[in-house]
Amino acid sequence: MEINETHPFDLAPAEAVRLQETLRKRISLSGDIDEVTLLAGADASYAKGSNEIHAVVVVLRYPDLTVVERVSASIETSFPYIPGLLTFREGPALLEAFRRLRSEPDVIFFDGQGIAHPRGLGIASHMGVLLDRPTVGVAKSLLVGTVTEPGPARGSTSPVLRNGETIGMAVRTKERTKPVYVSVGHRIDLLSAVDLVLATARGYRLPEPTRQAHLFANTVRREGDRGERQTSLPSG
DNA sequence: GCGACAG
DNA sequence: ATCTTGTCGC
Repeated sequence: MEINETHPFDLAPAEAVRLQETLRKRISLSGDIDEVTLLAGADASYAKGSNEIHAVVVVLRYPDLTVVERVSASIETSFPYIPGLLTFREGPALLEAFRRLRSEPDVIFFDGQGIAHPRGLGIASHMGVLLDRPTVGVAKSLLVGTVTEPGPARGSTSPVLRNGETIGMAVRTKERTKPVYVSVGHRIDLLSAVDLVLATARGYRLPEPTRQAHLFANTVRREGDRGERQTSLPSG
């Protein structure tokens, strides 16, 4: 798909922080997604001692969740993992994967935070602005904010608070399983994001787009890019 | 200064 | 995130 804009990623941490504070102002916390037909999950994987990031994007048709396209991109990185600056490590590889994508997903799920971030610009929000697409952050743990344990039933939610403001939602996607933390990335509202996550979490803790991206990213890291393309095309 | 800290 | 085998529970 078309990347709306980009910027240098090889910045010093202090400069990266300044860039986040600027980009943050362009996030939209609402959106009108009249019909979701294609959902995408994006994720990255890498070997312990290596600086090569393997990023992937997997597109699924909604609501059947059939995988219709998978792309990957492996890129060398020098930026280390620093809490709050994850985008500067995984961003370049993810953007290259998106450039190779033919589909135009209606909503994209990312592994990590949306606005539930120290400067309100987690990887889902950052990528959302650069792609100019609706994005959602689906994290397995919290970076900032506080939350009370949601109820035990699947579908239970509990707001993630920060300074009295709701910045995300803890969502129980599966019974007897730790919740995931959903936050708005860009151009979507929190309730719609939570609904989509619950609608696509089928039998596992992680929603299918994210889960499929995880699986494919690991395959690419272990077996390399096999030049895989779409397995089918979206039909009416 | 100390502890916390997405992936 | 990754390194790693088996193991306990649903």
